[in-house]
Amino acid sequence: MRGPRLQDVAERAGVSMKTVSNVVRNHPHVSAAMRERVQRAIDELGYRPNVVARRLATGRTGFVAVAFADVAIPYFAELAHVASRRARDFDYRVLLEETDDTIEGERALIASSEAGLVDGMLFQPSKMSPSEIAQHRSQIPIVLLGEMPAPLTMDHVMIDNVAAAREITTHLLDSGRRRIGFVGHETTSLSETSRQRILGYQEALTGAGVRADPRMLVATASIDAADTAAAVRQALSDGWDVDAVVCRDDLAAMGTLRALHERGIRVPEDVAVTGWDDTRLSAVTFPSLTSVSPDVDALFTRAMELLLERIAGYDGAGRHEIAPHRIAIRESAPSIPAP
Amino acid sequence: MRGPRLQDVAERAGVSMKTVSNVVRNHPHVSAAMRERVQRAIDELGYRPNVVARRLATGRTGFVAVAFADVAIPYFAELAHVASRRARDFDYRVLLEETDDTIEGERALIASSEAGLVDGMLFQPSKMSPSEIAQHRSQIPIVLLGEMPAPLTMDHVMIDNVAAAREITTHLLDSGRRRIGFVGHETTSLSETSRQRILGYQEALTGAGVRADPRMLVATASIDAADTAAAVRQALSDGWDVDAVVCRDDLAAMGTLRALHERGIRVPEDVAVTGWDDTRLSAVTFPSLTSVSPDVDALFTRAMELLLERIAGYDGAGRHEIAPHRIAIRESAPSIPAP
DNA sequence: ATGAAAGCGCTAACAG
DNA sequence: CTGTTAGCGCTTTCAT
Repeated sequence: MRGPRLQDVAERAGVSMKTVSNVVRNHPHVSAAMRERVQRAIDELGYRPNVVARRLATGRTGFVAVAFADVAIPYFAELAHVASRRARDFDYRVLLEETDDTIEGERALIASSEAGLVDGMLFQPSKMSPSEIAQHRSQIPIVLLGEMPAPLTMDHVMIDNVAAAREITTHLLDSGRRRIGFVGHETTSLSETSRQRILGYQEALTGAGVRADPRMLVATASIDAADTAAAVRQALSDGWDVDAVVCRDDLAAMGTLRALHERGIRVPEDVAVTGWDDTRLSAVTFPSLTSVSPDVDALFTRAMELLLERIAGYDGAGRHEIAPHRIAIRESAPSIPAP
Repeated sequence: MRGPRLQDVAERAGVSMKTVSNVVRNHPHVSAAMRERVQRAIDELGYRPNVVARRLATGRTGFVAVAFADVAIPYFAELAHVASRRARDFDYRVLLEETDDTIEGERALIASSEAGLVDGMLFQPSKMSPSEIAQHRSQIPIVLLGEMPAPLTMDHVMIDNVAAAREITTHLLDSGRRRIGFVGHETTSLSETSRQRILGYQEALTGAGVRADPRMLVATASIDAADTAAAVRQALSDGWDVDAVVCRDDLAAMGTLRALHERGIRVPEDVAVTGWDDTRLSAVTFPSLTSVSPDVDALFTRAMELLLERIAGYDGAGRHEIAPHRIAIRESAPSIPAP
């Protein structure tokens, strides 16, 4: 059952293990003849290098963990997809970790009782406080992703949420909307993500001379389209009167679209709606969603670069970087002024 | 930088490595006093067992690969989520692998030049033929998932697609629909998945005395809601006249909903629509989607059981098993007869 | 350019 | 119940 080992190949080719090892790893200083001879032995035996043994010998795992709440949330699924693909460019592979969006899950992740599984970790926390994260001095380097405030000591990559919220709200203002609502933040204990987005939303309104009214905000019981639909439904019954809605994320936008459809409110004619994350979904809703589009590729790539520097030994202060974003304009909030 | 080793703990506690190892792995035959003493040394040193070394020594990786086309496809994202969670019950962890839905990707996966990374693999192919899969006698046990015909020599778990398609089509017939279309299969080279679903669809129609008309089928350029919307739009322009549509998957259903909405065709009043996979999406579209709901949990669990038997040495013929499914009834195709 | 031997950190016989 | 020792398969000085 067990496959051939380096030793077996060496014997067959009549050389030492070292030479075979050199061939396997494409070491430059091997004569063509030797390489040819060894390669034949490898092929004949169907030899596969044992990664685990290699890891133990080198101390390098070739894996990075990418950790977040739940891969079934569209944004994270897309992040996971990008990460798996792009990591190859760095000669790394990705090990996905889910925290189930609980503080216990996040703590277990950070405290992980196993060593040597990954060389480093990209972690998007949603529950742990920055100070708690900073205290847990983990065995491996970590780069933080997302909107949670990050400890100064750690690297962190995110998009500028306040600016993005300002831009997408301004986009609505530019198209003539004035009664602009915000939907999708938490009913209890506002998340940092929601806080930043509401902040940018408010800045845009104020900047345009529109009064930001707390009654324009609709919180939801959970980050879930169904709950959002219920909350919006209720708000409409309560006389919530808007001509545009900035949603915290694409899922909230889907829920909002749903509630508006049910009432026969037309999007975008009566109410414009915007999403956030520009997930694949946003192109296929009816109408398709104007959405904040983070450059996930750039975000991941930069985070990976920072992580590799840490892995290589960099030990300076935390770098806090901003990844680019744009506003993807679609039907739910077009650029043309409202009729 | 390197953490403490088993040896370090042993010295500190004044015992042998073996004893420490026993404590770490909760070996039953250790006296409470000894355990206590060793545990203190572990805590003081902050010792973490090195998984890689353990793997090399035991030959067991504790990982299974779960491989499919693309984790950003909702069904696969949900499968990945279930797999990550449930694998823990088997003391296993999951390594996700994407094939990018290409035959090259699938071949690279099967031929993987590395050994020792995982103990086995759950693989949902979409391109490789069963005979090619069967020939590639991989180093590790593989259990196949999904609708592709599986080689007799290999284990395979799927839901009964023909039966499910029959049931959901019958559901439409029962609610009084007669002009039932099918949307979402490939324009060129029909996939096995589509083939089975169309087969069940046809069986149900024929069984109800309704003639299955090839013109009722609308193929799409790719498994993508936008392409589906375009195809349905075109079909409607060409006079496609239906009162219900069975879609190949939830994404196709979303695209179909979109095209129908654009035409002002009401769902379900004018046309009922069904999806497939019962992804989280199906609850949040407008209207929400009646959809074939595979029991992903049971599917994964059974596949995992079969895989573990193979890993443990079982070497018999392929087991071909069926996982349960049900029809999740929602607004897009309710049970009440059409008005 | 190639060979010999000493680890990498842990487990598993086998003793005691 | 605990200690000793020989691997697991590969990399890596250090010679040659």
